[in-house]
Amino acid sequence: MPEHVTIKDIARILNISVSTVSRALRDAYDVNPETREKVLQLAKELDYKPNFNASGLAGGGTRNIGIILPFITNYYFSMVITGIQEIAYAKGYNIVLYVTNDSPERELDVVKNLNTQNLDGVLVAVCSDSAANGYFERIIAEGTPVVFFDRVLGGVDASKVVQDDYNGAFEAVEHLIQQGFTRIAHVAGPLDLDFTRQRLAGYLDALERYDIPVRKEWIVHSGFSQAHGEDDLARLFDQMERPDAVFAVNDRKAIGVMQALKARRVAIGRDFGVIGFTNDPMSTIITPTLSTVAEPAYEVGKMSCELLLQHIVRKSNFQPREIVLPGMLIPRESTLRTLS
Amino acid sequence: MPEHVTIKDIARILNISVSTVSRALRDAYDVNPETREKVLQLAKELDYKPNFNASGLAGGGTRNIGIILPFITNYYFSMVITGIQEIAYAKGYNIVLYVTNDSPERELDVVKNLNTQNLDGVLVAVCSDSAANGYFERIIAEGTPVVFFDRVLGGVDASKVVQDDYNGAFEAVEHLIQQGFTRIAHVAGPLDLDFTRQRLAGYLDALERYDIPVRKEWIVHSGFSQAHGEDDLARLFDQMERPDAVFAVNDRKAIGVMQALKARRVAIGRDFGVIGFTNDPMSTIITPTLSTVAEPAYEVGKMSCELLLQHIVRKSNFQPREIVLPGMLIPRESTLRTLS
DNA sequence: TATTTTAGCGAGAACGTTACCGAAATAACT
DNA sequence: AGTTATTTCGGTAACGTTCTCGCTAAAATA
Repeated sequence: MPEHVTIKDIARILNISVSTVSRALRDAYDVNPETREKVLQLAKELDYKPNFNASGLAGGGTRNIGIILPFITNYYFSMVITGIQEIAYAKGYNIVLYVTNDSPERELDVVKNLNTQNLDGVLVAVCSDSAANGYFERIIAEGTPVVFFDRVLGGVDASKVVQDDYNGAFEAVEHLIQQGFTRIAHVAGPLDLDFTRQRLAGYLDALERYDIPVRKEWIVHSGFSQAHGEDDLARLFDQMERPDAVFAVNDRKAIGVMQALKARRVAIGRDFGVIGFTNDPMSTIITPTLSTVAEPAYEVGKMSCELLLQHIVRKSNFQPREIVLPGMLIPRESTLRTLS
Repeated sequence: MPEHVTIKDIARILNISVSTVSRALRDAYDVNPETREKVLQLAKELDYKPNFNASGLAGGGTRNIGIILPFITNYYFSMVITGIQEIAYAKGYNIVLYVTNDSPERELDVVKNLNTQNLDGVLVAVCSDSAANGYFERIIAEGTPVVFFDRVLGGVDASKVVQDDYNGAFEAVEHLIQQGFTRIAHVAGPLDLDFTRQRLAGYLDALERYDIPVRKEWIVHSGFSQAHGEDDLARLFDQMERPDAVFAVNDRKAIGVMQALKARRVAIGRDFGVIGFTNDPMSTIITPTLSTVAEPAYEVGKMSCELLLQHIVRKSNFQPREIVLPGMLIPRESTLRTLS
C-alpha cells in the first residue's frame, strides 16, 4: 500500500533516464528547460516526495540539520529553536534535536555519536564546562558545516551568532547608575561560558566608565537557576557592606534575587535595584516587574540557521562569519527609584 | 578523511559475509553466539557507527522519530519534549522536530510532507482547529506508528497519552468551593480541543456535585494566551452579576485573569479566587502565587515515547493503548480566603 | 544407516538516489 | 567543408544496509 512514487517512475513515464530526472529535480544543471519543466510538472502531479535516505546515501544531502543545546525548557532557547525552525521549514529542512541537559558527559556522548552522515549541518550551543571541544573541531575539519550560537566555543573555525552581551551588560549597569544606584553587585553565571565573561566585562567597564570602584566581593557566581540567584543574594547580604543593586546575568537569577530580597522585606526599586538579562516573559509577571536587557533570541535562531544553510549550499567555499545582534534595554519597576 | 568504517570492513577483517555481520549487529537471529561476540567486539574496537540512511533505505529503521506539536515556547510542551527526549536518547533514537505554530495550514503541510520513509514513528499533539485528521489516518493506515499526546485526535486508531483533565478540573473547582467560593466562572479554551472539553466537563460536574447551578454566561472561551485571559475576565466583569472565582483552562490564562483583576484592584484570594491548570513555573512567581493543577508533562513525554518505541519494535502486533496520567492539585495563595 | 531437521552462514538483489563519464546531437568556429 | 565546443542526455557504478533465498554441515530423528 505505501506505493511511493520514485524518480524511476517519473523517468519511465516520461521515457527519459533517471539521471536526467534527478538533475531536473535539483538544480537545472545539464538539462533542457523544456524537459525540466515536464519533470517538475509530472512530479507535482504524482505528488513525488524525494527519499532523503537515498539522497544522503548517494552523496546528496539529507535535508536534516541538527541542533545541540543544553535545554529547551527556558524562554531563550525555546525562542531560538522557534527561529531556527522557521527558516528550516521555509527552506525544506528538518530539525534533529539533541538536548544535553547541560551535562558535559551527555554532550560528549551526543557529539561522539553524531552521525554526520545523517546531518547536513549542525547548530550548537555548548553546555557549561563543555569537554567536547576536540570533537567539534574534528567534525568541522571533516567538512560538516557547524554554526555556534549563544554559547559559542572559542578558537574553532566556525560561524558564530551571539547577542551583544558586552554592550547589553554595559547599558544595564549604566541604567542602574543613572537611577542613582552606586553599590552595584553582579550575580554572574559559570565563568567558562563566553557570554558570562562578556557580561562581566560590560559590568566592569560600566563601573569604570562612571568611576565606581570595583569590589570583588560583590561579584558572585554560580549556576543559572532561580535557586542560584537566591543563594547568591544571601552571600551578598552576609557581607559587612551590602550592595544596593544587582545586575544579574539572566532573568531567572534576577528573579531568585528578587524573591530573596522580598523574603528580607527589602523594597525592590526604591531601596534596591535589580536588573536581569533575557526578557523572559516572567519578568513582566513578577511584582515589581523586572528591568532587563532583551535578547534577540528569535533573530539569533533565524540568523544561525540562515548561516548554516548558506554554508551547506556553498559547502567548501564558505567563509565562517561571526555575527553580533544588538539587545535592548527594557527599564521596568525593579530599577525605578521613584516607585512609591 | 571521513574514513567511516562500515559493515563491509568488519566482514572483510573477520572473513565473514556482510549478511552475518548485519545480523550479528542487530538481533542474534541465525548467528552463532561466538561469531556474534567477535563482531560486536570488533565493531566497538573500530568505533563502528551504523548508517541509518542505508538502514532506512534497505528496509530497516531510520532511528528517527518525529514530533509534531503547536509550540515549544511554553512550559508544558517543552517539558513533554524533554521527557520524550530522555527516553529517545536512552534507546538510541533521534528526534525530528516539527512545530506548527498552532496553524492548521502549517500542520496540514507538515503532515502531507511528512516523509514517513525517514521516520520510524511520530508523536503528535494536534493544533487547534486541526484539519489534518484524514492525513493522520492515512499515515496510520500505511502502518506508521503514531502516538497522540495531550491534544489527541478522536476516532483514530492510535495510542493516546493524556493527563486526567476531567478529574483535575473537578478537583480544582471542588477546591474553590471548599474555600467558600460559590459564584465560579470558567475561562475555557478553544472547544474543538478534547482536553478543553474534558476540563469543562469536570467544571460542570463539580458544580453539579455541589448543587451549584450552572450559569452559561459565566463560561467564556477564547484562545490560550495571557491576553485572552485578560479579555475573558473583562467579559465576565461586564456582566450585571459577577462571579467571585475563576477556574482557568491553563495557567497562562489564569495569569491574564489575575493581571486584569489587579488592574481592577480586586483582592485576589480574599475576595476572588483564581485557579489555573499546568503548574507553569510562572504560577510560583506571580503575586499572589497561583493555585493550579499540576500536569505530569514530563511523564506524558516519557510515556508517549515509550509507547511509540514499543509500537515500533513490535510493529504490526501492537495494540494501541490509551493512557491517562493523574494530575495533582496544588493550592496556593490565589485561592486562600484566609489571606490577609 | 538413511533421512529429515536445524543452525549458521553467504550470495546477490534490492532500496532510491547521486556521481561520473561518455555518447549523441547540435551549434559554433576555422 | 571539416573541426571543435557546447548542450543535453543516458548508462552504470556506487552509497551501506537489509532481505530473501539457498546452501552446507551438523544434529536429530527414523
